[in-house]
Amino acid sequence: MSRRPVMSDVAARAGVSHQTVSRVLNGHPHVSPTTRTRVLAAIAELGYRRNLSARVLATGRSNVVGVVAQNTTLYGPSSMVQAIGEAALGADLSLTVGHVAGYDATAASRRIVERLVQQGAAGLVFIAPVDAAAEAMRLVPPGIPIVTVDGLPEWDVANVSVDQYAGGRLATQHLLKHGHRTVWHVAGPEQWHGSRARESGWRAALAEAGAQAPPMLRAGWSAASGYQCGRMLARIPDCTAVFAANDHVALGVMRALAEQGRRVPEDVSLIGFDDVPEAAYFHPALTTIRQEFADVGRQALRLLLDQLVTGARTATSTLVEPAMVDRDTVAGPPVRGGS
Amino acid sequence: MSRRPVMSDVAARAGVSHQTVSRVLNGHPHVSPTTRTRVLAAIAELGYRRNLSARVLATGRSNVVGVVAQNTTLYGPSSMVQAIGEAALGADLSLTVGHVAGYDATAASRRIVERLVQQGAAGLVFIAPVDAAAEAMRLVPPGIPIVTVDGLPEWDVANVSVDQYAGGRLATQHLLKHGHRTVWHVAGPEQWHGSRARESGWRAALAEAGAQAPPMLRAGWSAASGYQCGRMLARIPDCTAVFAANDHVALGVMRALAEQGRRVPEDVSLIGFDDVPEAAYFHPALTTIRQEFADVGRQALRLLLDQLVTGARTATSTLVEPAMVDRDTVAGPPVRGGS
DNA sequence: ACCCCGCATGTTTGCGTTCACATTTCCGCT
DNA sequence: AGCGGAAATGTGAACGCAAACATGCGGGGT
Repeated sequence: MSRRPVMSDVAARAGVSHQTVSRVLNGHPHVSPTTRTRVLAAIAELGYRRNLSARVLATGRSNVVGVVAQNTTLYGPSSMVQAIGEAALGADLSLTVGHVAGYDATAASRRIVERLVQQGAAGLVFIAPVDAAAEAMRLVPPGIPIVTVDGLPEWDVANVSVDQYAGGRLATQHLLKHGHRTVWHVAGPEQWHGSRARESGWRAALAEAGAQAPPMLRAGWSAASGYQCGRMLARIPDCTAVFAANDHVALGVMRALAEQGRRVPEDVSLIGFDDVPEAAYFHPALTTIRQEFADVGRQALRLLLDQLVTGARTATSTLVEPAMVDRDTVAGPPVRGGS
Repeated sequence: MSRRPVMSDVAARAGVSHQTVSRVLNGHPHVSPTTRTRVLAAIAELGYRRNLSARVLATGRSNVVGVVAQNTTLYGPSSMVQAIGEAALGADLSLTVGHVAGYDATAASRRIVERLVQQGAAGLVFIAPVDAAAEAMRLVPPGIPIVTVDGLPEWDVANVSVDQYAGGRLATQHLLKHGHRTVWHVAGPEQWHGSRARESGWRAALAEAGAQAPPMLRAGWSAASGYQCGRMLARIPDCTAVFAANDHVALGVMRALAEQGRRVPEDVSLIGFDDVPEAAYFHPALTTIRQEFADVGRQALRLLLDQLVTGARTATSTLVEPAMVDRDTVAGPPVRGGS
């Protein structure tokens, strides 16, 4: 027999009914120890594994949670997925992750959601840092709980985000505190909520301090785009403090600055965002705003779990506070007067 | 009616039998255009989605491929998963990714494999850069095709890897070619096949050139561990050329060297591995060995697809060639003589 | 005019599991 | 000894779908 063994095969081998096998598998009470061991032995001998599809079909529920992730090559998303995964393992849920390929986000996320729903996912986590995610979310039938990460409040679903507005504010204030007249900002992609929030935080801190906001530069998340912006900034003598969209952008900026002979932090102070593991080893070590991605992942799963037990969608939200990590790229402004 | 609609609901609404609905859904021939549109309309009105579990149960096959990934916060693994995901989308397969949490790899990967098998995955891709993966692989029933990425030849399954031996050799030769007497190596974790292969490549190139192999330093994959090793190297005047396990390690080494006043590349030449996107923006821009991770992902899926159609496991393997990316961290050895 | 074939559709069955219910077994008590 | 009841086990149906088979219908060839 080459066919995969099924429950009745195990039952026959153990000399019991298939239902008893099911009971053993599901840890039901009222199974005598001797039968249990006999069944377990039969399972082991046959190499039996239960067919999850049949189980889901019969019970109508599954303990699979789906994760829809945007761009998992980025440090943030991938850390969060990892954290969600670990948390899920602890809660005896299993995770299936749908990776949205970069090139056609909308179509891809539709397909992935479609798939996850068809597979009978008990709940869905959307890593939803861009607007496109909202549309995919609408495809989810109302019965299925949803949690977004980095979603927008107006979406009216449970959400957990890092308070990136606070982060932007923190970064800007830190620079201001060192005596800079104002702070320049190299922003991330405008479709991302995170970069918009960081930008608002920057503007708010500037306004609070009565500082004029210089024109904003737009980068992506990459060092390459940061480099481009950095070349602009390097030509502007007034620019003594820069808040970069993230650490990699900051790296690009630093590089461009160095090429033009502008030293960090003596001539220009610089602050990043994320605190990627290697940021401490940039040259000089990057001052940055740390996001606790793992925390976010855990919270997201907790929120989902809450909904799973109550059975209804809720819209409670959680904010995770970022923290400043002070290293070597921030100093006071250069003293004017030399030629 | 709050219950999710099923096929017969659609059938009733469209005034046909459930089987006709099934035929429309599966694109079977012999359905008249008018019925087709009627069925499609009913599906849309009801918001019907088919139950994948039932489908899998009925057909006995699924077009889900499982991916078991080790540590997806690393750049390499996450790029490969991403590439596999894109390729799968193109082949009308859907992907479910099991993320093995770092802390207990063996137990976690067991559970994940178990899960994937129970879910009826048609095939499995193991991102298997460490030995622990082999054990999890053994849990997979023989009927299910397997492809490993960065696996070992002796595992006797289909595999695709970057030729990291060649990469290590390339890196070392490049340094030697610039006139360095020998090349030091800061290796990656010894459990990883990749770091062992890079090490062998390094030794081979040294041996071919008749150069003595200096003692090897052991790091992890992180900048932090590279930094530790770099502090050692910085004290060794003889050390003029370093081949680092990967780009982040190289970054750490660079940092340590700089702190001790040893310039790259004037005093010490340095070469990394991977070519992470930001490597070009390190200071100075890092010379490195590029791995085409996306290629690896695509090849892996192709190998799996081959097995899926033939229905039998094969053990064909593929190597993808790394390439050197020459930037600014390699130069000739410093001229001796000055005090 | 007949037959046959192919298209369009319906009917039945089974996939492997769990659930609700039915049945048997066993033990302790009077 | 006999009875009650809980513990242990078995039986049948249902989950939603697709495959195999069955049916009805119309049209072209002879």
